[in-house]
Amino acid sequence: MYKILVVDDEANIREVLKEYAEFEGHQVDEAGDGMQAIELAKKNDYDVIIMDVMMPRLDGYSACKEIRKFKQTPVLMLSARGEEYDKLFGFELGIDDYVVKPFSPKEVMARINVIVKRNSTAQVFAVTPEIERFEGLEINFTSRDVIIDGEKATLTPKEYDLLFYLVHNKNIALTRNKLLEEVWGYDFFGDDRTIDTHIKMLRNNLGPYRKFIVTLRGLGYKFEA
Amino acid sequence: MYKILVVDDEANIREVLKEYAEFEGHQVDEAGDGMQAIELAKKNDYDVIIMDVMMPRLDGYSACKEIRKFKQTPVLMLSARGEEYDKLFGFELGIDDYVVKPFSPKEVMARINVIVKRNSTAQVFAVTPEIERFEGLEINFTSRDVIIDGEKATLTPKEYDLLFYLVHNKNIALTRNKLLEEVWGYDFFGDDRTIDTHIKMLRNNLGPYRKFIVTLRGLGYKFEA
DNA sequence: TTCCACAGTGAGGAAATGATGAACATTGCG
DNA sequence: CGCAATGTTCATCATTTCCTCACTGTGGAA
Repeated sequence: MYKILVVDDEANIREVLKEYAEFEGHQVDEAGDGMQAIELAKKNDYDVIIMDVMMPRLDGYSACKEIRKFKQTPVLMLSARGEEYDKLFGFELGIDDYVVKPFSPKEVMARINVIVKRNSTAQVFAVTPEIERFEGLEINFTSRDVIIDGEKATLTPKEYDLLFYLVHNKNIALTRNKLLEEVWGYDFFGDDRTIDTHIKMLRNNLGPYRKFIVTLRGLGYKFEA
Repeated sequence: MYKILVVDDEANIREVLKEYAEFEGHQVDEAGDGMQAIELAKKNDYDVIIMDVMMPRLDGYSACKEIRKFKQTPVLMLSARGEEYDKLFGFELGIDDYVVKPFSPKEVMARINVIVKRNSTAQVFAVTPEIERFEGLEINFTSRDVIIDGEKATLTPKEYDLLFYLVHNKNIALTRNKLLEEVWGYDFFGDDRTIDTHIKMLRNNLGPYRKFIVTLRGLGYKFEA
């Protein structure tokens, strides 16, 4: 039996997870936002915290960071696909795993078992490279900065997400569908052309390094370095 | 291509889903109630089952439970709004996701993709590029590059597709019909000569390695290495 | 050698595709 | 509420790519 803290602003989701967890014999507390989560994490010792990224008052990342200041409770993040893609790799926050919505509670429970077991023994994390450089183009996944010839570029969130996804998959041909699914999310039912527009803006913002973004006619795009 | 079982007592709904799924290249079986669904699920291996909750003879929940006794096929539930809301969360039944009526087929398909992928393989992070080499001809299926004696070749989409298909089936005799069907698509009703033209252009682009594309008189072509 | 069915080739018009700018919608914030 | 920033859709345009077709080349059977 684990003691679990479920943090999400949607009562539905909390409810689903709670039911399933209790069905498996665990004990569950709930919190509706990051602040409450911190309160509870301070008072009680949980075996694991399941936390949504998007929440009012205080988001999941910040809450996680805060909690880490006083406890090492393992955290499983829930996130919508395409949601600040890069931060999901922010293991420096101490996130132990994450699940992309829509998830099956079954999957969440399976992962929790892995996390808790792992936590009781030694922690081994796979290190993801935090900075990538291509000539005068520097991309910092951790700080979410893009630096062009020494100058920090200002990209919109979608532009960041798109660029980060392209770079994470550099030298891989990516179809429009793949991009939509991974960057926009499985639940985006919009126009293909949206990608083109964002590619356009991204290219404009990359100045001389627009050359890295290659159009694959009849297919999609590729970051070629 | 997925093998899908659609279970609903309304023929309309089955039809809509079937059409859409087949349009996307999947193969669909139908069942009108829970009993039939169990029969079919026993006989065949589906990648996913789409099942309505409310059905005569045997409802969706019960059918799902029954199927789970012998197979782990992922299940997507369809339910009317407000229909035994709580039971939808009976994930102990092994329901992987659900969609509330009225739904868009597009959405259902999107979710199916998520479910099947989630269920099949664990996520791969580092992709090892898939490369084939024949003397000075290098074909990278991942980056979609063709390199001839160290120089990158520029092929049109159809040329890539054709080459990739030939190489994937190297040393296999391919009839014109087979090529049309696989590279152009089953719904292409054009001239045979079209292939010849593309083979011609492909050969021109392959320089010295045009020799790998062998004409089989009276039959078709072959990539011989 | 002749024949002819089948393959190779070049060119022009049709169709598909991506880039782009602007309109429109949505979101977040003071 | 209204504004500014961001994201999405849409129409247009230039370009690439595709397909058809008429013609030429060719291998092998009789």
